Amino acid sequence: MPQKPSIPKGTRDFSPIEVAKRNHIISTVKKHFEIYGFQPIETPSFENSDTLLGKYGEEGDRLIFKILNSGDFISKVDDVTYSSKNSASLAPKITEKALRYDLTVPFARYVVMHQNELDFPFKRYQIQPVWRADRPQKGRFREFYQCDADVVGAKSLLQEVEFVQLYDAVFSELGLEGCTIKMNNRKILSGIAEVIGAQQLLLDFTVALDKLDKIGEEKVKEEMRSKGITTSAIDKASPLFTMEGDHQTQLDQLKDLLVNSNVGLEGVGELETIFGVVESLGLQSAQLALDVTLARGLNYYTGTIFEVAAPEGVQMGSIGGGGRYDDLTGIFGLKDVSGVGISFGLDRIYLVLEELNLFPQALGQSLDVLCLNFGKEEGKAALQLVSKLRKSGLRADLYPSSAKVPKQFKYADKRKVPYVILLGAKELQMGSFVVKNMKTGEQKSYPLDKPEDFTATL
RNA sequence: GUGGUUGUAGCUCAGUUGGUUAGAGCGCUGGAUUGUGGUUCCAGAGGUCGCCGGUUCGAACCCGGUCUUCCACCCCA
Repeated sequence: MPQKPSIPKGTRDFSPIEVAKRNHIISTVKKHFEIYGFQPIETPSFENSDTLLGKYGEEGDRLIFKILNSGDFISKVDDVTYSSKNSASLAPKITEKALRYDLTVPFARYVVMHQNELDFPFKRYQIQPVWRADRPQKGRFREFYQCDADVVGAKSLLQEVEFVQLYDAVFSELGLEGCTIKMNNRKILSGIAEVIGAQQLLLDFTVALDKLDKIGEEKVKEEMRSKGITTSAIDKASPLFTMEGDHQTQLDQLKDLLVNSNVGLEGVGELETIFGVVESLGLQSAQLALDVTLARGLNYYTGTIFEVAAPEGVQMGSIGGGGRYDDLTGIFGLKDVSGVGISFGLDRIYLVLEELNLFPQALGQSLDVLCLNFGKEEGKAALQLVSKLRKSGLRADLYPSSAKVPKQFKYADKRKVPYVILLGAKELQMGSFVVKNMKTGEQKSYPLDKPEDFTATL
């Protein structure tokens, strides 16, 4: 009985047009990564489990795909562990490898392993798939691509400025205008937690705060209370809930709020610097905004936090994010290496461009010329002509068999070929070929030995 | 991981309180058209009704399980 074919949950096949569209995004991102001086690296799709586990928090560990050991792995497990039927204690004994969950942690591992060969500051980019055992939703897959650019070994805030410009450059070129690059600083969040006396609950505090625009002030306060944050602490933090105005107005408010927190004021100062420089340089199409409720990826970010929101009116989570982490390589034994990086969410950008109809029309066009096939002799001459066209750089093809002409034309139509060449007995005898413009229907004849007369018209 | 939702032709979807042979549009193949595509006309092919089991004289329809889709949480690109 034939097996019904299927692919795993949360994975996708990409057809030619989809690959063309994805490549359009990837090549744009890549181009700007390189213009900004980043170098590409690649790392294995799977890492040793202990490289990944514990780096993304409890929730993250659950979402890491683990790879079963090879060989007779189960007989090597001791009886006590085996009979306990406890996944948490059994898993480490039967899975030593895991699929990478993001590109940042493997990059940190890479930097530590190759520290002696790298020239710091090291700017790398990496475009590879990552895997998460998540439950799929719109724009959320179990296999998806991340496009990351990070700098390690440079503390200057000018790096942050460059990343803002990089985001702006990429989204502008993709035609995705009106993106909002939201920025915050982890030090501000720490400072607030300090000022309101909730340092111990920083994580709970920020996770709740992050939901403000989604669930509203009351629900956020409710969640904070349920996590054990006192009502008076929440009251002290209340200016955050209603913070409005341009970034300078907000920064001034934050200065008042954080007057007794050195770390908090440091964060405010950093943002002030970054906003100032970005403003003096200007942006093409994106907007830069301060968002004190932004708290993503708290597990390793220590300074700036970035997140990019799609233009207003598009129903989509963030299409990019990033931030600064002062001690990412520390877990692998390399201290005092500051890093900052950003990520583009390829799959989500794709969905947004699709929704806004921003993919260039030409992407669906995979051939420039199709030469029809009129028979054995004509076919040979046609292939000769096609070879010449290919050498001149055109995407040219010969219909492989001398099928009926309407059928060949239909094929050309479906492939969206702009020019069809007719080279039949008549033309062969006259030493010429006919080019039909499929859009206008116009036909023109050229000498067979001078195909450049045709290519010159393109 | 929790709660819900979806699945019928290649695609988008109809399908009556459970009743004989499951339909449409688009697409596909052939023909009108043996050197001209897109428009039109004619004909045709294509279905284990996601899968497994149960209830029933009888299931696309009811029930259970499972897989898948999408959604809300959790979290996140």
